[in-house]
Amino acid sequence: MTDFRQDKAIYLQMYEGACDDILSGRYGPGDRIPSVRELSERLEVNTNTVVRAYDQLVRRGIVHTRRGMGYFVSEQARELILADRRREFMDERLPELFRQMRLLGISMETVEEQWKGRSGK
Amino acid sequence: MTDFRQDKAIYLQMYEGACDDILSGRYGPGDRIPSVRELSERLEVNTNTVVRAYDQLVRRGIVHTRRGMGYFVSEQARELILADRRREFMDERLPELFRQMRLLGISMETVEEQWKGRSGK
Amino acid sequence: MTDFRQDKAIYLQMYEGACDDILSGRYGPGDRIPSVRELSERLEVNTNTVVRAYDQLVRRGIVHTRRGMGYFVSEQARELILADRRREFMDERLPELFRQMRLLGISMETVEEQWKGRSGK
Amino acid sequence: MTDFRQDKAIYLQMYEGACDDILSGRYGPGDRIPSVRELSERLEVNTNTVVRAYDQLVRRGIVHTRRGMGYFVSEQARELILADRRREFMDERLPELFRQMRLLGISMETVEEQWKGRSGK
DNA sequence: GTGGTCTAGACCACT
DNA sequence: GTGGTCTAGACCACA
Repeated sequence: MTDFRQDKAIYLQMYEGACDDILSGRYGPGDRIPSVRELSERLEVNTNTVVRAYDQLVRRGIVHTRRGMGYFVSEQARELILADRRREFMDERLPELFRQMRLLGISMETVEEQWKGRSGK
Repeated sequence: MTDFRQDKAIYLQMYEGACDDILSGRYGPGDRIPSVRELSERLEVNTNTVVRAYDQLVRRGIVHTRRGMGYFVSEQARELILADRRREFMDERLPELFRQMRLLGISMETVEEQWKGRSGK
Repeated sequence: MTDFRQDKAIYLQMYEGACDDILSGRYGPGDRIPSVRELSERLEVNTNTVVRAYDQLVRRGIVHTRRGMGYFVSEQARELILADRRREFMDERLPELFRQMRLLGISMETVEEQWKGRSGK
Repeated sequence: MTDFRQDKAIYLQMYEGACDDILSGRYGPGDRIPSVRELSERLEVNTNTVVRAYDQLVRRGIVHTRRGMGYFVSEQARELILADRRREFMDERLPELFRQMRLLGISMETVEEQWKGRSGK
């Protein structure tokens, strides 16, 4: 097992990791992503777990499978992921963030400072 | 059950709700919080679930129990909760937020706009 | 409440405390021990708890009650307590102590050092 | 149920039993300890009781869980247990022992005799 | 198979 | 009344 948080299902973390890789450009449209067996060995997780993660990608149209050849990134992958994440970010992440900021008395200035401080990273 | 999300354990939601109540001042140091049975009836959850939620509070020193009398808010309750949440916010929430912003191409300005838009609420 | 451990019933701790006081000579045969009400106020515990503690003393013959006058230490109090404690010490405390010493790799010499170190206290 | 004392919660006795097993080397770092269901059947206690005992181990970092795979002994398990027990022994057990010895008029020599008498066992 | 959570209901000791 | 513990049995997600 390779650095998975325990508060979330591994297959979901793998699903999100794959999306991250696509957004970051590591995998482009048409690229083949690692086989189930390869990934399962590299990350030391059960093959069923990888299958389940890939299933999430397939059912959302982010990747598609070609029998006997593997899994390939779809043309619309980026758009699909971005649309989903943007909606989640604006509708769920931000409101929750603001709620926490108010409860904890953390100002927008503090957040901006952190942002600038980290941007150089 | 009374308005619990289903993506997170009830007892954890109750734990966080209790912390919110302490932060908001609804319960101050030395105050008695509702008995297990009372809360269990009010929220329509099993008593064991309440016990589990309260156990989280006890284990963190946020409340303590007096045999046969109930659960009472500790003196350092606010500090303990705030320290824990602030640490979590700065070390986990913010970095994750920034990571998402970069991946999604969302600027700090967009976040600020949302913040101002909501601040009047 | 005044410094009671939470892993043991208060009335039992009070019972043992009273025995300690008798062994140490604070209360001698025929002495009157504090009234239920007085002790309950001083230690900030429920009167029922004091009653229960005193009941333990009475049923073992360590104290006896004179109606309307209070609780008084029996003549054989010391002997009763000593016999009980000695048996407990030799049959239960020591074997358990030795078991822990073996498990933790603590030598008799270490114990003796502590004993000498503390004896001056 | 299999030989549990009744003056202490079963789950606590199981917790301490597990620690004993680790100290004695029966379970080493990385080893998988019995599954909840297995232990529950073997000891004839409810699964929830086992869960509770194991939760004590987890909360102290003595074991950790892998989703769907079981509970595994941590690398630092021995150190954690030893540190905890040694602290408890020196700070709580010994002082209490000495206090009893003084109250009961039991000398260090008597304790040593018992120790030697038992050492041959 | 595994752990994680929840319910229903019970009994006990303590206040 | 209160908290603490235990049982029996269930359902779920994960591997």
